[in-house]
Amino acid sequence: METPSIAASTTSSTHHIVESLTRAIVEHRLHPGTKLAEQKLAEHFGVSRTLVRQALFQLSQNRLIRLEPARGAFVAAPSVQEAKQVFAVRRMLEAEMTRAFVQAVTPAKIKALRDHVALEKLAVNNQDVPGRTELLRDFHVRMAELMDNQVLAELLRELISRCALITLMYQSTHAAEHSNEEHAEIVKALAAKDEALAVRLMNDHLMHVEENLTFDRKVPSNDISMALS
Amino acid sequence: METPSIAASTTSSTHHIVESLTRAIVEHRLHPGTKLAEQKLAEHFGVSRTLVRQALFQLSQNRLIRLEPARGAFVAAPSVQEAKQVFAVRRMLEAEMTRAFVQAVTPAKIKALRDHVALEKLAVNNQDVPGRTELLRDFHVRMAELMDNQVLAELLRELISRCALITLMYQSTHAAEHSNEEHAEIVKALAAKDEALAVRLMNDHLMHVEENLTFDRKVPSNDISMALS
DNA sequence: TCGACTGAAAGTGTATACACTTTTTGTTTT
DNA sequence: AAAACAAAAAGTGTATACACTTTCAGTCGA
Repeated sequence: METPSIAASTTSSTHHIVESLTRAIVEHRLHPGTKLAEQKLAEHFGVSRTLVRQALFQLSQNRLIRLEPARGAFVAAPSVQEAKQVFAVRRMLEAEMTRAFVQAVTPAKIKALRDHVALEKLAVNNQDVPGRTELLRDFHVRMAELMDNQVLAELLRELISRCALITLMYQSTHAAEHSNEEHAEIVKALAAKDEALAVRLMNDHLMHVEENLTFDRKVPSNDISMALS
Repeated sequence: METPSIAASTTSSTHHIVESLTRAIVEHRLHPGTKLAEQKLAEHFGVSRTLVRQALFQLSQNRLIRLEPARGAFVAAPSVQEAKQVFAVRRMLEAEMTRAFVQAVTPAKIKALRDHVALEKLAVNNQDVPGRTELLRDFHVRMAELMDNQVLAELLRELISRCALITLMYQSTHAAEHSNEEHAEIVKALAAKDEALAVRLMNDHLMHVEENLTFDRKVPSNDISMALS
């Protein structure tokens, strides 16, 4: 859930606001379209509008909110089209990433992935919804990190978060189990250095996740304080 | 040179500052490491520090500057390692993009690319350095746009700008000509629907651009007003 | 002479003030 | 009763004020 480690230096107050709002949005305590008034947020967090504005601007860069000139900030509602585009990009990126991974595979890397998949399984079995969401995402980020490409890792994290709003959090327990199993199979193919298979599995996996998209729109609640608890 | 059209809503004053600083940085009128003091910038642009701070934050998200807590903003000096990672990502992304392009190629798309390459050639021949830089970058962005994937287009634009600092602007006339020729060859392969060739050419092209990186560090000038003219 | 201190200057971080825009509400008019 | 208008309330956009941190120059002491 946290912002990328390389995030531009922001004071910790601002960072806290960003985190808090991010969680609330991704966990659907704040619904798409909800207005985020600066003064109300400022009072809730006990800071001035200045810091709230910084946080809102940052969130708008992450596409979690929309900023409309002179009208304010609203929780974003990514379009179906955008989500499909994001998945198209992910398939491109991760297919090649998988190829490159096979080329440079080592036992240590495989172990790292296996360990990660085991953690996923634990979270899935325990019905730990936020935990599994994060872990399922991080499988992909982890692969990038293992290839020593921080830029790629960050990019993936950004892309995945970008449609978290309409994908991961709506994910059913069944779908989560399925993802976990597919991750395990991908690791198996990587370990076997079977490039073609690994790429195909990764591609299928992303297709499955995309198919599971649910494009429901819930009725917005506009009690910010309640949502932020 | 302009920021992505989908950029989060920012007032036009802020936008102007971002543009102006971006140009100055990418065109090397402001060198890596140069301090960007808020008050000085505010006076230069005739606005308050508030707007300057917004602009600086935005530039930091674009990786054109570094924000150090309580110390201020400095023109970024991307590391060689980072540049290499960016190129690795571009190769992944653009290899797959090229494949997908061949799958969905149409005469209209080919014509659009051909026209673009012709514009490039014109700019290169005319020694129009800023123009050719922009056009050479936009060839890649254009391909993404032609596939109706705005997310991909934006991402590419971001990636390319991200290392513009150490690549395109240092590009020699010779290198620019070379890039232009390679673009033309890629289009030829796309038109012939020769997937393997197109992908190979795109890959080689990106390798060549990367090889041309010059990692010089110039001595910083810290006269901001002069640099912004 | 060089290093450690000290105070001033410059600079960043946050809060607040105020102008201008949008939204809401209440009233008037048809 | 519904539409149109007007004034007030709420909200955003920008400037300014002030506290705190960093930087730098100058001084003192070894």
